[in-house]
Amino acid sequence: MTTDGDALGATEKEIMHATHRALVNSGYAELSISLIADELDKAKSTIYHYYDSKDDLLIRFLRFTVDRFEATINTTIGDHPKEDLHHIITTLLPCQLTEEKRQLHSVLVTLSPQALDQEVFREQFTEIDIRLTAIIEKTVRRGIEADVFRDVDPTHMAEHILAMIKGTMYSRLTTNREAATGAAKASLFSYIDSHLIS
Amino acid sequence: MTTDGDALGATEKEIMHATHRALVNSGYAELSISLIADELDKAKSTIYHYYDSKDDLLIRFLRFTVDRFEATINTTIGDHPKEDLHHIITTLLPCQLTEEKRQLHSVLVTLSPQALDQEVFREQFTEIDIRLTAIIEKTVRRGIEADVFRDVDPTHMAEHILAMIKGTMYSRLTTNREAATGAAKASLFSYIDSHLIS
DNA sequence: GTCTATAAATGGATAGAC
DNA sequence: GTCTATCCATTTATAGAC
Repeated sequence: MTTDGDALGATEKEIMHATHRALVNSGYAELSISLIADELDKAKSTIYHYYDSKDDLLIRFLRFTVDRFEATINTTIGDHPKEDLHHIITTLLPCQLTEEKRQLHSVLVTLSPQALDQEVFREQFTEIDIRLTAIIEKTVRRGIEADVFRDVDPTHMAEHILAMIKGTMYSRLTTNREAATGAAKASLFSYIDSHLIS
Repeated sequence: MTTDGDALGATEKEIMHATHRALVNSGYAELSISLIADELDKAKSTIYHYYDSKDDLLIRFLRFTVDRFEATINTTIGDHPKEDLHHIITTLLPCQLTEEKRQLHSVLVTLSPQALDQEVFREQFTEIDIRLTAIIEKTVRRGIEADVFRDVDPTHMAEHILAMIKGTMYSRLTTNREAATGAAKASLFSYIDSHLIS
């Protein structure tokens, strides 16, 4: 699940959590090794004992965060396609965003601009989308086989649902249009329902 | 259109363009006054003659960028609702993204994390969404009045279309899933078509 | 309005003791 | 594995000449 054999040691885990806090509290531009060390309550040089450089740390931190994000969605996969889709959507777009989820999603938004030109980051954001579409597509496909959904293109439908979820998550975090999230969700649910067999 | 009476002088405009280049070339974390001054080919202190601080400059730069972004979409508003929606979508999600548009969209992605906790930024991103939904909603409403679209909820449909566009724009810039953009667009077009009167 | 020079702080990163 | 101390580059911002 975690891509390779990087089971984190206790201190490494603490550094990751300290980085998370520093990033949430101060943003990407302000993020410094000193700031992380403050959150960690250890000396700066300790961090360099575990990571070659700030860049190295950040790449590993994205890995850490992506894994945590993916862990929040791996729960699904039942055999009621309609309910399964609803479950995926409400997991990513809950009515009340817990502080924990808000922070996790915020960190991804904060790191995402790095994916614009750094392939190491880009790959990990690509991975998230691949996993999410795979789950959605499988669910749709299962629904079609079970004669619950009409015979639509599962890939197109999955991309449609994912794009809407991402667009809504993003807007929710970066704008003041609270009502928009509700409207988008309602429309997404009715989109899914309209593909159910009458 | 530009919110208030801030007609930019020649040098201010040059500073904005230099900031754009510096941001595109080096990203938000690396962005410094020195870097902007290099792109500008003037001394650092010249920038402080026009802007109180780096923060001040960045807020004004977002204003500058949002205005440019909004200028790319204000062209629309015909009286063929279906074609108008297609036009909006292909403007924001062209098959071939020109380098100019890619940079403009990238700058918005780069600045968006600032909207997570800074209200000054958040307001401007909110404004973009309000403008876009207004245009889409008006088009849908016109289509319903002209008996081209079924009697759907224009607000919900507008939020749906906007969320998909944003999600797709975002993914396109931050992942390597080229095919996904095409699939999402195709699905969005067929979503619109399905709301046309048979 | 643009420049040079500089202040004061902080950045990433390393050396070496313990 | 963690610390203190330190190097050097770079940062934001200002002062003052032209």
